[in-house]
Amino acid sequence: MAHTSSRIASADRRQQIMRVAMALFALQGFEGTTTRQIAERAGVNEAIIFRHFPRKEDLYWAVIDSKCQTAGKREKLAAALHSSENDRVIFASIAEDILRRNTEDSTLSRLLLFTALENHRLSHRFFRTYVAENYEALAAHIRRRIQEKRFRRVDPLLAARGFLGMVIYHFLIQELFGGKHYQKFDRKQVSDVLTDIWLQGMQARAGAPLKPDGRAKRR
Amino acid sequence: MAHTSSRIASADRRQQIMRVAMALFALQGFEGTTTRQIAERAGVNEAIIFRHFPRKEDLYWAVIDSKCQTAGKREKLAAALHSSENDRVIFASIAEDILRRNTEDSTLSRLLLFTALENHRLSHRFFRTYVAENYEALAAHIRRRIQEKRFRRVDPLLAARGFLGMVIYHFLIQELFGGKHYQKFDRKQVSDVLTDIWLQGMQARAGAPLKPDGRAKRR
DNA sequence: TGCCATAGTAAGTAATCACTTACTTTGTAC
DNA sequence: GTACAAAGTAAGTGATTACTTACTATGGCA
Repeated sequence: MAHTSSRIASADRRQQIMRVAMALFALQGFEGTTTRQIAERAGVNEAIIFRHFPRKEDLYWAVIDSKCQTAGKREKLAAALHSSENDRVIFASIAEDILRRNTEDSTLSRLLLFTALENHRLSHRFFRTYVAENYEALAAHIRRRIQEKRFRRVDPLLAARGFLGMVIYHFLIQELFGGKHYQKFDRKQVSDVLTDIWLQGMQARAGAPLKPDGRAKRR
Repeated sequence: MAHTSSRIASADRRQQIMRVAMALFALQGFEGTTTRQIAERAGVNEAIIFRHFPRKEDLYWAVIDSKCQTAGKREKLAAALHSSENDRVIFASIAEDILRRNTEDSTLSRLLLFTALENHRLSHRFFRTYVAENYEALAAHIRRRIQEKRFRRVDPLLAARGFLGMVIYHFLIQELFGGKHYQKFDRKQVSDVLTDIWLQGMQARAGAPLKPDGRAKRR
């Protein structure tokens, strides 16, 4: 039905359209989603969408922008990193948090991936907000541990990427590629095991041989 | 120009269309690619496409199928695993191989991701061919090392996923999310560092505490 | 209560989509 | 050389797309 909606304030309608659009874009991508579909699911006439957003693409970027601005996430990670717990607890909780948040709602991940694949020009900002910032905070923590000579001397950014890679790749395989249809994993066990591997791998040990410098070149 | 092509054998034309379609699907996804675009770039009339593939979707699955059948990859990994080199060399070369092959031609990765995102129903087969088989071979090697008591007792599949996750996530960030625009990495250094971390993390050590069993539940 | 800015709608538009039909050209076997 | 199966083309089809236009309904304020 096209008129299940009553007259509501402009800002509210705008937000509602964005919510609906976000869900659809995340599920089907930009090209795969039609404005009619968005209108139907929002319960408004298609023309209303174009009153708020002149072109379909404007709606898309508005959705991306709003996702970029809802921070919330980085602070949680930063808080975990500055707690007094030991590294095992800290890293395992970060891993578990990533897994939990993404399995509960994969909208953000899907939107991020679709944007990266479909649109080459503006996905960078999205990437910087959601990926770069996140693992720069992690890299700072790792850098501190290296200075304390508790971690080995490796590029902190690469090490952070390695940790997040183990966790996020697992989520991708399970949730996006359908890995969960073949094998189920306990979230806590996954977090613990991956953290154990990475943490022991990062540990500075007397006998551990390592090339003089494992850092990457910056430009 | 619509008639730059001369008359060629049916099978050859079919293959040519598939090559062109593959490149476009990988770049723009299924929804983002039009049959007209494919025809133009193949230099043939649009109707020819439908002579070979009744529906656009048939062409898509033909492309996916052909990618699935060009094996080549798994054997290379298996060969590396059965060489007489030590683990450091083996794993680093696997990592480097993954990074090299994907940065040189990201078609397969993009196709894989697009399929996983756009199409829920048949990406599983694609996934099994290109992801599952690959890391099951790796898991078998890890399982052997665990039996030799050289690796810690963790779920081999999860450990394999951890290793591939570190490497593949790095590629995703660099190549798909535009990470390379901010920072360049040396491929060999990346492979060595990530391998070092993972390998030391997997090493069975006398003093290393570990929960009695880190395995996941199967169903 | 009546005004009026604006939220909302019906019914379009041209363009583009996947796909078809009716027809022409071409290599090859005899 | 000609017959003919198959490769190729031009010009469509109706459906769907993003987007517009001309109009009506409604809530808040004087």
